[in-house]
Amino acid sequence: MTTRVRFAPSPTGLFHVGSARSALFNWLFARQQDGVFLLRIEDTDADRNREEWVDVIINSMAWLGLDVDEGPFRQSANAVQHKAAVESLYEAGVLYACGCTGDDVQARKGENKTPGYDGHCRDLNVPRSATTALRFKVPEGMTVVDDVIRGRIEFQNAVIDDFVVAKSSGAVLYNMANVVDDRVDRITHVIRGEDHISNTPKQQLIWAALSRVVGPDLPLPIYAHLPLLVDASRKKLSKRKDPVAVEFFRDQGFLPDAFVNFLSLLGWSPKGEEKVTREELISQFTLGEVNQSPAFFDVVKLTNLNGAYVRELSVEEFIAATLPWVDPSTALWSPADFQPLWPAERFDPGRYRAIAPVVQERVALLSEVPAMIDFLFLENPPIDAAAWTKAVTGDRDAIAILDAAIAAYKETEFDAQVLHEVTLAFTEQLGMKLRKVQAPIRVALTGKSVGPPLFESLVVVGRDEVLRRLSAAREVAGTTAT
RNA sequence: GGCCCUAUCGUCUAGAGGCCUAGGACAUCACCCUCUCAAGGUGGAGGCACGGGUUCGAAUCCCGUUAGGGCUACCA
Repeated sequence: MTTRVRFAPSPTGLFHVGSARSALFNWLFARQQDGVFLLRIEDTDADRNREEWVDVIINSMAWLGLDVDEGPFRQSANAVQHKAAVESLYEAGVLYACGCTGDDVQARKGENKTPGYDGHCRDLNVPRSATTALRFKVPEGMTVVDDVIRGRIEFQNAVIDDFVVAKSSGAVLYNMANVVDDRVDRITHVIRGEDHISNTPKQQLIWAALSRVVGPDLPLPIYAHLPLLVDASRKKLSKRKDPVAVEFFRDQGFLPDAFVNFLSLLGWSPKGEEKVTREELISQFTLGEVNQSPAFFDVVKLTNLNGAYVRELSVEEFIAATLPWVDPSTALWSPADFQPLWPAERFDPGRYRAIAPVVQERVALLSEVPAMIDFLFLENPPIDAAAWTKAVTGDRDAIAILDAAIAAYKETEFDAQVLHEVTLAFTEQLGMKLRKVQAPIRVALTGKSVGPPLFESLVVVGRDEVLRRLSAAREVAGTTAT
């Protein structure tokens, strides 16, 4: 039998990393089993769903490279089948009408909160009306969930209340709609978050009832409940409190492959190195090996992994990937809230191409690139006060160094290797160390104390501009020197 | 409150009774390399929540305690 799995998010907010992880594990399993990965948008709650969130889900999955074999389907499009299933179950006596309001239930329960609903209308034969909901008549006995990840979980049916399956408005609720769809879609494995464990016995009960009274008699899907992703306070990742939208990570300059690799490490681990390709992920992934304890989403580790992926890119790939940050006018998309550091017309692809290889080795996030190379595209890069103070004002040799540099760079060939040697030569004449000498030159050139290697930077900026900046700095240093 | 899940370095994890004086990765510290910054290299510190069993032997199995967490809607 073909493995068929589904990812079934509800479009009620940003697509967050917990959802992404569920989607990924489903996708990995499908790919590995040579099965079918299906996307179903669970949009039955009209009050909370928004169309724009559907787009976010689809875009985020595309970014992650989780290609869908079937769908995206809309759960709402199956409303007719949901209602038909409900009617059949009602006629078979599996469901009953209940006119209790939430307040009624609360009032009767008082301090005793177990179970949620007390079964008040269960045997009252309440006639159906516009104010009655339909509840599932939970049978006696025990329901066993066989979870691939957690083993056998037993639920006494007595603690499962007669849950509502269809609202008084007629709208069919999650547990019912979800099961009907899983049956229609012939889902074989349900892989989802741990927060659904308590829904599972209810869904198994519905499934069994449907198999019995409506047919066909389908085997229960195999369940696998993934450990939750938690925040620093060990609580379930929240869309409201935590910066967890997948789009946010894309906008920070994370690479999808790195992101996917990192996600795969949360609750699971490959045999050897943690850094693994998608292909290895697919072949190595084993659902039963997923562990059971919640995992904290550590952005620092993600960042480190991302750096490794960035460094592995070819220069061409790196340039293409950074276009949204360096040359927004030619990029296919733009990060949210992105503020360009230089006017678009001053960007020079040739210069960027020349500096890219040494920049690539120095960033962990693509968004770090602009600040590292702004001196190439700004006429007068801003001078960092602290850097100036330390390297120029605070160094009484700075003027001599700048003078020597200007004199040397006037004559020499502008080649990184040659500049290195020339600089080394006057450094020795001065009786200094290169480490010391590069500082004022760097600040004069870039305005910063850190950045790409100096000699490569000099070459890209070019002799005339280098001399102009060095002279300007020399002049300011001379007038402010004490 | 009830039901359910979980418990190895700060974090993510390896570990399925002896291979564990518990391994790796990130973070951290030191040193090396070095034109800054990164990257890289070497080394260090750092953990089986606790208590009982079972066993010749337990991080691994069982029970309990404790601590976290999830669910407890006419949401999904």
